[in-house]
Amino acid sequence: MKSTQVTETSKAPSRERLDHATRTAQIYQAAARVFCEQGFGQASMSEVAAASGMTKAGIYHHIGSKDELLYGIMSYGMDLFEEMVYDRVKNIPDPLERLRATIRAHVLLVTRDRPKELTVVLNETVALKGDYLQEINKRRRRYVRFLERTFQEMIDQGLARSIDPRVATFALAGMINWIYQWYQPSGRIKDSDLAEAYVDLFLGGVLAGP
Amino acid sequence: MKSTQVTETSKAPSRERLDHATRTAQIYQAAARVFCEQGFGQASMSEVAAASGMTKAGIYHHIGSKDELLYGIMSYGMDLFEEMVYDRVKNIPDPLERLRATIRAHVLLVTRDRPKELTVVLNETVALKGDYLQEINKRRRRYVRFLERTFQEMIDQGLARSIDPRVATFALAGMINWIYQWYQPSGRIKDSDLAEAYVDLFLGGVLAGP
Amino acid sequence: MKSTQVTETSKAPSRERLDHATRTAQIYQAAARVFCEQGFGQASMSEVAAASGMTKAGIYHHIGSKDELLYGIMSYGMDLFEEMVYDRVKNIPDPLERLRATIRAHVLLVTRDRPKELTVVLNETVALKGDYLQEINKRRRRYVRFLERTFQEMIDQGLARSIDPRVATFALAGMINWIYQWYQPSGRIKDSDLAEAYVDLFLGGVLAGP
Amino acid sequence: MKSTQVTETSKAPSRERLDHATRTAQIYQAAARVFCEQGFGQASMSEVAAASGMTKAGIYHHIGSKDELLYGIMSYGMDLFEEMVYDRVKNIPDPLERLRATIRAHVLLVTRDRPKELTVVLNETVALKGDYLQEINKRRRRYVRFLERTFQEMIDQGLARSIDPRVATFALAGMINWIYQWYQPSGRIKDSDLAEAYVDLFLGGVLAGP
DNA sequence: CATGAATGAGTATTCATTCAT
DNA sequence: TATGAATGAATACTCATTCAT
Repeated sequence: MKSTQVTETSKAPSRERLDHATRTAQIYQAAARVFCEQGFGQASMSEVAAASGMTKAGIYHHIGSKDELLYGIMSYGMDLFEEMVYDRVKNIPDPLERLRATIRAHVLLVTRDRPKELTVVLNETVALKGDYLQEINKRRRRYVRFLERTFQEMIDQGLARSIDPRVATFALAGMINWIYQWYQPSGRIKDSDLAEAYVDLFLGGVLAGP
Repeated sequence: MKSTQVTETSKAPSRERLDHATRTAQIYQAAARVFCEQGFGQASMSEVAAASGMTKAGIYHHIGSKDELLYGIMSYGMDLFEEMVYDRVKNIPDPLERLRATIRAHVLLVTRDRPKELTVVLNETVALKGDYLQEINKRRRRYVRFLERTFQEMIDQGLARSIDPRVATFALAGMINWIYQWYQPSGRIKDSDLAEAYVDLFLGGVLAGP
Repeated sequence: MKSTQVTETSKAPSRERLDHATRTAQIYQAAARVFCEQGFGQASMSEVAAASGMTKAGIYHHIGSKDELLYGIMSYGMDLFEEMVYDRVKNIPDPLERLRATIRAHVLLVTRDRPKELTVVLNETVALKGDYLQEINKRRRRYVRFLERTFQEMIDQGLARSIDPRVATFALAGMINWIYQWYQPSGRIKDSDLAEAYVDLFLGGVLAGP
Repeated sequence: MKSTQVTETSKAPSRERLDHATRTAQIYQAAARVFCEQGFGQASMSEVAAASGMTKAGIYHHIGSKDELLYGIMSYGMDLFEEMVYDRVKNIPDPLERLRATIRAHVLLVTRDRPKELTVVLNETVALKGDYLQEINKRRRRYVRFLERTFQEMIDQGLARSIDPRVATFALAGMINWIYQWYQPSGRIKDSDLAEAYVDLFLGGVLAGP
């Protein structure tokens, strides 16, 4: 991508030799794509391997198991979410401003970057087992609590109606998480417009003013 | 279903002999449960058979294939949805009243009846292939168009702000479809309260009035 | 084998359909042969399947796993040993007579019946894991204690020199268990002669009398 | 082997650089340990590598293949046996004295040195293939013939009863080779006592004198 | 000499499905 | 209608081994 004036250490054989981190990243990306398109249970490791441009045996130098791969993808999805959304808004003092920023950041993450990893988090929770599931759920709960707290603060400061914070939290989460099910970046609706529309809709509702 | 006044043809051993329709229904219910809990790709036909109280070979007298079974479940899920929601509200003349009734009916279907079949519709779309997928999507699109039309009517009649009907449609669908991911019928929130809260929230937003 | 004037219920297709017990027995016998010839670790389930005249998948209707198969074979080997040796001699009152009978029975079992299962017990202990290993070892120890007791009784009654019963036990066991490593039933030495020679040798030693 | 008076070529980092012979010896010892504990078929080259403190690829600088490694271990086991037993007793003129010395040396080798390589010889013969098997068997047969000859000489000189030399040979071999299956050097029985007990038992039998 | 990466062939096991009974 | 047995194809994963560096 970047115009690399690379020094390219010596040779360049047809089959390039990449380091562990790069290869692993390749596999994770390919797997996220495959799991996203077919579903974890429908996808085979052969397909993941093919999508990674490696052999089945080869990918096992970089990953431990299919389950671990799923967890790794989800964990990375949560990393992305926290980096792009949660970490950027969690310290905004005003709860209303915080909520607006959260909706905008979350919608834009889903519409603009469309990280497959996040889709996997939403779709394949049922496929995750044991400690892996615990770990992901822990992070999801942290975000839920963050939203609940935000709504409570808004209510306490007279900024929001006396709604149930839990209901509001999941209503909002549902609205946004559903986006990847229908939104087409190439379509009529611009991502930034969607973000604003969601802020508007969630804060003000659909009804016309009095 | 059929009014069988038959008093059990001939002998009636401990292992009761059920008619085809009943057996098939049993299998579909068991399969919906299994697909719901484990995911379609993770579930095996052995598990479906076990959950149906039959042998693996036995269930193939009633179903054609695993894929067809999935489609049958989803189709029944759509039947339920249409019977309990769409058919009951589609002819309400006033669009605002129609929207209110839709939200209430949909939320109550998800919270009160909690049909596994509907969860499968939402979770396993990616596992559905070919014509089966087309068929289900056709029915989903019909409902989407219905909602879009309703929002457009509301806007035209000055009942709703000039929001994008498509955005409103998917925002609402997301809010409601997400419920089965977190709502516990045994929990603090009553289903009828949730329905009213959703109506309230979606129509009026979270912000406090002026 | 036996001239069966069987009524042979109706048809006799090329591919005969056998009941579970028979098939399972076939698999166990074939597997014992294969494990014996190649060693457990070297043998593949494909080879076991081929030797059983079934497909790989087919044998899994009758066995649970390769490990379980190994245990089953060993367990049957121990059954055979106990039925043919231990159970027949354990209640003989005179310890000398008991020892003689034990040596004869054990040698004849190894030379005449040559059960592959017993060979597997001796060769593949290292391949057995967990509870399976415990179970087999428990039965081996019972036999060891039986021999030790027998030697102790002989010593107490002045029938044997004051040797260490444990040493005598393992010396005898080694002598006999080693037979399957070299003895050829088609060879010069008759099985009954070997049994007598072993009784003679173990009781009287190799040295010429005074 | 080669008289290396080299005082460590150049720098000497924490990871000491060992010469080929030493490394090879390390691998053989580690492999003998692993094959002994797990069995050849159950052991993987990864485990051998790990036990050698090297990488999988690394050990292939010193060995040719897993099969060759097995043969090498067995061959070394036979070297040990011949050096410690066969070579030391083969020229003793008196056959009785020769037999006594053989039993003592063999028992002590098994109880005192406990060379894993010898255990591998006894346990993994079935895993050995082709020429490798021929080679090891040739050396085993030489020892068998030596024992047979010794017994024959004893009989000819009136020192032994008229037993079958072949039977006596394998009875003795079994007695001794079985030791590694049960003998614990840390246990109650001293190795030198066991050697004497075996001499005594095999020569004189268990029965009390007349 | 040593290694991380890679692989083709193979591992045990499970799959959805069929069929004779 | 029901089933135990059977299977070909696929499953996730491991193997011994090679090779560029």
